[in-house]
Amino acid sequence: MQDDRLTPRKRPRQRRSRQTVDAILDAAARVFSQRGYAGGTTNHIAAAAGVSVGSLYDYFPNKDAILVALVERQLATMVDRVQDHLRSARESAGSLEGLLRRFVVAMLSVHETQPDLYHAVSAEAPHPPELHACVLQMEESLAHALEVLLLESDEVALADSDTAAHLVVQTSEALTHRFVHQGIHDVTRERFIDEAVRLLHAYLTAPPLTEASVT
Amino acid sequence: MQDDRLTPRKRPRQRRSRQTVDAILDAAARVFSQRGYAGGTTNHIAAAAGVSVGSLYDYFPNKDAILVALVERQLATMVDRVQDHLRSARESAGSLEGLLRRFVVAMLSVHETQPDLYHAVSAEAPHPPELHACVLQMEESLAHALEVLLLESDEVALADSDTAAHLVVQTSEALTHRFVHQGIHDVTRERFIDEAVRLLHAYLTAPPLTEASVT
Amino acid sequence: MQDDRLTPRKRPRQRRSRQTVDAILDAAARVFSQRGYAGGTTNHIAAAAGVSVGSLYDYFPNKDAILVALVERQLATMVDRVQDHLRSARESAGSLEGLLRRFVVAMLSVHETQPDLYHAVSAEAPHPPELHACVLQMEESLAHALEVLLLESDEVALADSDTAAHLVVQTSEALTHRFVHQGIHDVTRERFIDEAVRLLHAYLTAPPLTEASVT
Amino acid sequence: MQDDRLTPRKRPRQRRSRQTVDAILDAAARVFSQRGYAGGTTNHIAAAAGVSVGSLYDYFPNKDAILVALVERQLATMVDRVQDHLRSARESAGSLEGLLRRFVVAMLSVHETQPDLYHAVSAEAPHPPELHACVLQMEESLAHALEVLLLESDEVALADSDTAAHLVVQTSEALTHRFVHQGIHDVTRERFIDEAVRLLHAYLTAPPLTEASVT
DNA sequence: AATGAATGAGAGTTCATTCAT
DNA sequence: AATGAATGAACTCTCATTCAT
Repeated sequence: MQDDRLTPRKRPRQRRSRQTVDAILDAAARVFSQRGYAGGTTNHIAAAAGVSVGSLYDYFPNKDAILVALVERQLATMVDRVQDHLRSARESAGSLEGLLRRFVVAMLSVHETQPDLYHAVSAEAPHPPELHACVLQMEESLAHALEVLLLESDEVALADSDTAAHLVVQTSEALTHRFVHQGIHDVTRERFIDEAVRLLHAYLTAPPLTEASVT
Repeated sequence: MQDDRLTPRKRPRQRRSRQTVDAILDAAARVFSQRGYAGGTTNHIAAAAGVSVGSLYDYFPNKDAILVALVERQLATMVDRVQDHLRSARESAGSLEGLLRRFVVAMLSVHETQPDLYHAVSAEAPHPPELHACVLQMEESLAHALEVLLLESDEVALADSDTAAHLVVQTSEALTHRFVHQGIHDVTRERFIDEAVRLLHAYLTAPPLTEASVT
Repeated sequence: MQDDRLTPRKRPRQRRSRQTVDAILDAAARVFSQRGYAGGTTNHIAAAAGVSVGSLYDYFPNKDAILVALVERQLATMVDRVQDHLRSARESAGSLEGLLRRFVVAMLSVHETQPDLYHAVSAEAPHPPELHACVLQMEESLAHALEVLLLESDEVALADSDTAAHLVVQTSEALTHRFVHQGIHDVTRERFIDEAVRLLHAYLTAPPLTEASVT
Repeated sequence: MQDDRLTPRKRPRQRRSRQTVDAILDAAARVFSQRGYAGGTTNHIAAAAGVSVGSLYDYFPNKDAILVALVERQLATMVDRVQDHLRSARESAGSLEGLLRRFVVAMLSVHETQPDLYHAVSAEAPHPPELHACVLQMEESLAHALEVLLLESDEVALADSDTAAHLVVQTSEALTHRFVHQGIHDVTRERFIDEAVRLLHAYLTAPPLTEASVT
């Protein structure tokens, strides 16, 4: 029971079920975007998905589970898209700056895809551990993909490429999210990209600190 | 009436009232920390504050208004504390690195003060425009205070110190928040500070980009 | 949305739903009769109807809407019953006095059916425009039905049968309502009917006024 | 306790108190007119009267008691004014029709004085027995005053002048109230007066019924 | 005599969830 | 497998009333 609280109920192996689950998640994305998480009721979602509430509860044990599944799907897509960008960047064997630019643009476009949904989720929804796990995993994936590329670049000389990759992911994630949802100062999109790239590039090519760490 | 939806009701001018308002906000901070925003009911808050629900509603027109007031107070405190740190940094006339270190540490300690409250607010609560405005103002204040110091430093040579200051605030805010609430990879606190400082320092001392911006 | 504030939610087309709606209205009639409008809570009504509050709110958007629907139903019934009386009076082709007597008796018995409900509604309940509209329509219906009969009677010679019919409806409505709920002086039911009939009969057969109208 | 529920607390014999009570009743009249009975809170009334809630409760045991006192005062005024009209009618020794016209006009103007207050009270307020008693007494007074005049008129020949006077009061009360608040059909004020007078005059001069009373 | 901050029971209403069909 | 009517716990908020000052 405790375990089932946030994982889908039926393993939708049959095609029909898969479609239903997808329809529900699509509907949930629409509904949460428009009404927010709290305002989007399970009845709204079911109606938008063209199924009955009962069916919805056949596939998901509760409202939060829908959110988790939705975020999982969303993040997986996000990772895929960003990794695609990175892969093509690798093939074109460009400079570090070019790589970072592609990365930032990819993150930006991902956030621009469904800004309201991102907002509803990040601003309003409950954040059960499952959600955090998803996010962590997403970041892990991105960080790993990025690290591989960084290690190949001869511009980068880092003691701890692992941590650096994570910080890059964190920072670009936070900055792009913020830029899409509220803007930053009076910065334009182009300017924002330039600054973000400059920031990441500087970090990755900077020498170690000179002063001792004192907390 | 529409306007009053999120602003306090009685202007608490007398000492007694001030205390009551503070008691309510303190209680709200505790309750939201422990139960989250949705789970923290107005009756919980009133009880925790040692007043009746009725009194609570004498001072705040609704639950959201409590949140807004709470965040306002919290952010104002935050700005004060960070600015204190910056001021002392300025007086000790240290290096840019030292300045940034103080800044990061200040941000970190601020987030560490009431981590659950921050989480409850950022993760669960509704984000009415008033709240965004508070956050923007907080960032504006910090960015401005920071910019002044940056302009005094001869290590920094920036075309647009304004935007740079904002990015620094954004980034440190996002990274420290994240670090406090979920950690980053397996990075220790000391290590995190070093990396954050290095990132900010590199950004502020880096040369302009070499490649043209192409979106 | 604004419009729906007082109209039923689900159109109860299926038999099951119809029954539920009727059960709720019956319960509301009972509850309002016993406890008054303010004292009759939606939970009372739901319990008395044998449904949950939730179901009640499936069919009615709020408490007032229940009242409006209840009054609508009640008045429709009232009109039907009085018109039935009038129809049979017409068929028996009696005198004007006989007609009026039937009319008064019909009005009286209608008010006697659920006196407390009438009291609760007229004394305590909010009177939204919808309610007034119902009452006006009821009176219009009765006035029209009555006018037809009056025009057939050769005892009546009125310049303005329309206005006369309305006054007759108003007067009989007011007098019977009052008689049922508080009595008039120490008049018996029989006596009351006689006097009311005499009053209406005199009015309908009286000559025009002799004096000029001076306000 | 039971007894005190609706009667004023302090017997306000001193001038100061009298003034306060009057101020409260005046305020209550204004507040109920504008906000209705339910919407007019005791705090509103106290504020409008320029006293504190506490003082208000020094003079009245509860909200209903304010209403009762208000209605008492209003009805007493009403009776006075109508009786004044009747007295002057008597002195001018006019016809029955003239008398009735004065009576109807008096009733009309009384209702026109504070229509919203009348509406708030009759449509929204709880009607405790005390209120009914007030109304009954008012009607009794009017009926008695009227009866005296009717007995003096040689146009009237009634078996039971007492009952007739009551019916006249009832009818004119009901019709004028209704006319002021919702209008009747599309009848003008002048026309309404004429018809009401004609109705009352016809009733008072009509012969007894010809048919036996059969219920 | 007067104040007005404080009280708290209780109202209307919502919506995640169930289960008879 | 699917339905959707029904559930009811739990929420926010009001306002008549009290009582320490």
